[in-house]
Amino acid sequence: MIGLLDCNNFYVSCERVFNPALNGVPVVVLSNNDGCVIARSNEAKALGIEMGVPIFKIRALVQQKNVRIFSSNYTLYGDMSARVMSLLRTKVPQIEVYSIDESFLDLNGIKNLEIFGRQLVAKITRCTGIPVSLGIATSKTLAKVANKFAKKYKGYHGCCLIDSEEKRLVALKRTNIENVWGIGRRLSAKLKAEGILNAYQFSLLPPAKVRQMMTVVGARLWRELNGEPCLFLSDEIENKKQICNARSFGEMTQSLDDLSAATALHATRCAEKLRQQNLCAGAVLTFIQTNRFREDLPQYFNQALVSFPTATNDTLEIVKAALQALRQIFKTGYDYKKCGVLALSLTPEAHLQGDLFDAKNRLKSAALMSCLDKLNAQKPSCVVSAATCHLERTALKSAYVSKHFTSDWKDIIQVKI
DNA sequence: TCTGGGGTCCTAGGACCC
DNA sequence: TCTGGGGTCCTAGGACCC
Repeated sequence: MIGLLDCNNFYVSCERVFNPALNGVPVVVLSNNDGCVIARSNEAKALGIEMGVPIFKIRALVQQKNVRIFSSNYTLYGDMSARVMSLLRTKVPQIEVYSIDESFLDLNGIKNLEIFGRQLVAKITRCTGIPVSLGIATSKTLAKVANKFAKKYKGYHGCCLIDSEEKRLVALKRTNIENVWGIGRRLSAKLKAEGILNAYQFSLLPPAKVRQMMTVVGARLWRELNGEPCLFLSDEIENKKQICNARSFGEMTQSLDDLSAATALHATRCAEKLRQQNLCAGAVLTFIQTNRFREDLPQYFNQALVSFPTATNDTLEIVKAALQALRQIFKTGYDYKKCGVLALSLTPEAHLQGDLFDAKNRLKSAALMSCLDKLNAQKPSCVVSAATCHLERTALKSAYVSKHFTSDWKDIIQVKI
């Protein structure tokens, strides 16, 4: 059997752990730049606040109902996530960390799953302060279905088990097609047009029809919903295929200097991520774009790719290439809102293919980068490429951020006796 | 005035190989 | 009058996820 454990309203729950005054009141967490709502407490959901809604559209409601607002604090959420996951590892034979707030669990060989599941849920909540829900079934997709019921109905005490044909059919009948994992906006519209409104109706479609409408992905989903596992657990951390760093700007800008500074910073972050994961990039891509919501302004999007003769994770090389790509696509006269850098054609450091005519001293570069990383680990961004200065205008908005309760000595809560 | 960021997988079509 | 077959690799674009 496969379990899916996820954290309820995860980002909001993280904020609540260190600020109990937030319990029982509506709370939302905003995306980068304080743009959209990306997490909501149950009280906020009850007020009708939708996922992804821009905060400016619900200002009146926020005022009127005294909704508490937070900028996202990924340092805190990442740390809380690690606590949940490490606790899980001590309780089940194998887990696959699927996202910051959920993991698939291998529950094979565990007896009395319902009791085990409830105890696991209670344990995690008690030890981390984060409420969680667990769905258990024979396939990942059915475990996802079960998880929704675990969340929805109090009677399950956080754990819902689909372990019989009868339960499977009831669950599918009560699951709207758009809530099935793997069926997004487009596919649910397509299916609804064919009269398929819930997961049960979908599971009765002829396989050939599903294959034709939704390719092999849909065919796999269909088998999973019918109880046949097709997606398996993998505990290996697979090497990334691309690494991206991108942000919208606090304010729009027309200046190449602003874009260069922001691009250099994104390139720096990409290089740091590459080194953390022992990867090298064969190419970098820089993209720039105007504000797509401002239809009154001229729009422009472009991207350019620069390839390296020898794959690299050297910050200076990557910054240089990203800026070179930027100069290829930059046009004057546009109000830019966002830019980003992608590291592509990634290969493990250990399997590097050298270039016969490579002029760069790779050993020296590696030593320099290792030194840079050590210094920056002590004090973030204390040594950076000079290209990253001049960042004021493109800086992120983050007006409601909580403290780094778990990762900064000065923010640790003091208990007074 | 104000609208996120970081990923994956699959397919179709073109270029190229022998 | 007539113009192969079988394959790989790459990329752009679309769909999805959290």
